[in-house]
Amino acid sequence: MTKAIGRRRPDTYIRMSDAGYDHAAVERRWQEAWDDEDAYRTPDDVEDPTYVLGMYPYPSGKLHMGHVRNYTITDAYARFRRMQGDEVLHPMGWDAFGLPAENAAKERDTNPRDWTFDCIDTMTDQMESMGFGYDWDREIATCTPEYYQWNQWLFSRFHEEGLVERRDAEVNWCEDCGTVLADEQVEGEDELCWRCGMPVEQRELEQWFLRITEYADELLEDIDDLEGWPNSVRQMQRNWIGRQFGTELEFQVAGHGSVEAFTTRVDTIHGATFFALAPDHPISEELAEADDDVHRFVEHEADPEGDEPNGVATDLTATNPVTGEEIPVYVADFVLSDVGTGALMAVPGHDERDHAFATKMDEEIKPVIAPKPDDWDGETVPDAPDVSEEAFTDDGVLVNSGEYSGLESETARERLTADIDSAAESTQYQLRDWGISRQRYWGTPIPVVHCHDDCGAVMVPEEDLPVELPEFINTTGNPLDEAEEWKRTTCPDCGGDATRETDTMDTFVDSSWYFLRYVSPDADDVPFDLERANDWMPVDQYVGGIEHAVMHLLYSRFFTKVLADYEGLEHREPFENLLAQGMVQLEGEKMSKSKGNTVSPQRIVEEYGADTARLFMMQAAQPERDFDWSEEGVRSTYAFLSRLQEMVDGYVSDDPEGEDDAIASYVDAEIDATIAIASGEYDELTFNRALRETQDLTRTLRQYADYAEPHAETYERGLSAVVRLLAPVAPHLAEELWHELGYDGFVVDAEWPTAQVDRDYVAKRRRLVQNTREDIRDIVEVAGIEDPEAIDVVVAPDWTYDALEIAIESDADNLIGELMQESHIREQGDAAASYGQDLQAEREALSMTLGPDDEHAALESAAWLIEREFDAPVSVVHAEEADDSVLTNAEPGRPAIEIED
RNA sequence: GCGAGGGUAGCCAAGCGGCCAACGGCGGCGGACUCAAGAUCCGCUCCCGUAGGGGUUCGUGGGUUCGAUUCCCUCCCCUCGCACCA
Repeated sequence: MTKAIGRRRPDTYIRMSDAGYDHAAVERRWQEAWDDEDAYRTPDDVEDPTYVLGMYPYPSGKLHMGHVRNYTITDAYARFRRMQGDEVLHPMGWDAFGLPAENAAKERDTNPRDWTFDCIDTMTDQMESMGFGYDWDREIATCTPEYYQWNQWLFSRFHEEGLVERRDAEVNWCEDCGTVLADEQVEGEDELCWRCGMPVEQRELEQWFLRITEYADELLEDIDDLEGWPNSVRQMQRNWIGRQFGTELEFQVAGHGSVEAFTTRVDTIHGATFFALAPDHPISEELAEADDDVHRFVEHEADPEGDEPNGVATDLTATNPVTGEEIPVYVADFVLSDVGTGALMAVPGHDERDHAFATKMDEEIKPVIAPKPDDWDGETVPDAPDVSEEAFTDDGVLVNSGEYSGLESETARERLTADIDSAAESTQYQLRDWGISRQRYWGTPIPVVHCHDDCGAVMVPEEDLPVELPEFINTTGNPLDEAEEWKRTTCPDCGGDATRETDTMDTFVDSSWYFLRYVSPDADDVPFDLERANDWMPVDQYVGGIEHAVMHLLYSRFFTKVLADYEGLEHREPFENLLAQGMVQLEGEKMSKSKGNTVSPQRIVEEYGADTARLFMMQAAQPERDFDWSEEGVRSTYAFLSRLQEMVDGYVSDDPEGEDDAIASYVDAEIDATIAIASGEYDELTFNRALRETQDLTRTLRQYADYAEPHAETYERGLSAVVRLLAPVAPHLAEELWHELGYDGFVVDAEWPTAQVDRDYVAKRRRLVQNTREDIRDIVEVAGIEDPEAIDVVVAPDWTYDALEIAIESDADNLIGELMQESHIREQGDAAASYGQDLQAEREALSMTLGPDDEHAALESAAWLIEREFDAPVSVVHAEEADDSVLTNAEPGRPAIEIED
């Protein structure tokens, strides 16, 4: 099969098979051909295409293996759906705003725009060299005014609907650089600026917020319906939103009026023995001015990060609204100002953290909830538990709680919330409003001007959009602050002097709706064509990294819901099915530049070709699992493709003239089997299994051609099936071979092969053949047969199949009696009785096999495999042609075997 | 601590009530081809067995079932996410 390509040199050999096929030429040829024909264009008038999308990349300048995996998955799936006859939308674009471009521009003394577009150019080339079939006419780059004007427009619309707010927020501030830093740019425990190394401080700045909390309930509740999403992601979003039902109520603090506290356990209120305030609670700050101890604690000792609960006593007392008791007030660092109300009633008997603090401060620990007794009558007040060593935190029955004693926790909560004047049911969320202000240049300018008179912050009117970025200025702080001319403007309301807002938007704004822009990327009067979006959305299959489980995916869901409420979008969820793809690792470790253990896709493409890289990745593991990159695996994948090429070459150059015999029918059945299985696996995105089947079929075809002169039609059917089954993953070589096999048009447009058989039938047939072969091997081995002369395979008699069927369907106690009612079974005498006993013994475990004729046919067509292996003639016979003595071992699914030596 | 997902033969890894001594790959062993090597192909790879048999296995210990790798509970370990969350 192999052809010598190399010349023999004096003292080296060229490894023949390693020469492989000319992947570079093949890939270039088909990339050009696709390009010439606009093969991946999705016209605007298609109806409800299958929308397949990979998370668009940040244009860092180089495609890495993670990208390659991500986009190979979407590309393979898109191609598969297309070959199945779907219209497909498979676009690509660039998450082109962001800090790295700004930093790169500063370092290289260029500007972010040029740098970004350079990166986009190289990455586009790399994507094309991977053979990804994108509709490049729909390409978007978020850093163009054509795109970001719609961020601004959406911001205004959100504002009109009351979903934008401007308020103070704490940010990381580096005085030296004069800028705000993202959390990840603050380094180490000392909180130093990543750039200048100076300490970072917290500063209150006016920031713009999108009120995502307005949608908290819907975002949470709709997670239940996202059945096409991985559980892990759904759970992470639930946690992130963090909804809690509880009670808000007031404690009177002497001299400070009423203080609001939130609790989920108002049933424990009789056990509240102290009250605690966050160090940055307004009362704490007030106290700190007068009380040295509090001052010292708030400024120096409080350590919210530490494990140990610390606090300081105050002179104040709070009044328990139920008992009227005066309890001491502490300022404590385990109370967080952004959780609940920043103030809490502490119940050490029933909360672990309160317990620890009470023990430390020697405060009273009082049991007010007892575990519900197993035999509880619903009235009697149980004995109070001992909570001196450990808090009892479960729900139970109230004790030591006056008139509420004897109630269950749940009931008590409802009653107390109703009875206490200042109390009301309250729902708390962990989700905060989304602060989108970034003190950066390379982002969407927030379309607001600040009036020098009294108009305040005023939206830039729609007709004045976009607010375009001015030229980049290389400076330490925010370049927009230095863009004096750009900043100077007039107030849209009063016409007076005004200054532009210099904050830009978080780039997650860009990515929260980009999937809608692909629908109509050139629309210049709307962000997206509504009618088409309603038809084309949602994204049918979204693929990307797990790192976006919360932020990007939550923000996109939020935007989609807002657009549904105010812009007529008829979908409330953007992504129907989500696949979080696994990592590409090297020796069990994540590839990373800093560790220096990366594998360059470009090198792999040069050495082995894009098809090899893609095929290796897709067959190595299920898409959601991590897997190890292996050069060994890549080489063997490449060898596989080379061999396939040789097989097709061989077939085309000399037409085989074999018979349509039993072997051909075996091969034919295997072709059907492979198609049936691989199609199902492609549908489930388990490419690894689909490809394993496809490679198995390729091997079967080779074995066939090695063993016999193949029947041309069968062999060709096999090759053309393999080529098409491989086409989604190895598109270039598939085009090449498709063409070589004599088909017109692209394989991307070819019809997916079809098979008549179902998977269950296939599985039964394969199992029969495999079991039979194994049995023969066992016998030969155990009996020590050196050199078999002849092998007989005898299918069980027809009546055994009938008996099996009766046994499966029967629910009679006495199966043998039931069997014997059939005269043709009864006639078998002892044999029937004996088989009947076997059936009776395994009654519950029986399952239907193929029928006797199907079994015969399956074995006959597989006989060549046995002949080839044992080098002995094999005859497959029906029971009636065999001697009775041979038949004793024959059962449905298990033929009798007779070996002559 | 809470939540999610896992723990399967030397390694990686499928299976998720009977077809399971358990798919597939790697590694190892033997064979075919070759002058040879590589590549390719065919077997074997828990233990015992001279006709397809038997025994012990799927983190641990229990349970449900005629029957469990598969279902339920306990505990141990791993990975990920959240977390002094009131």
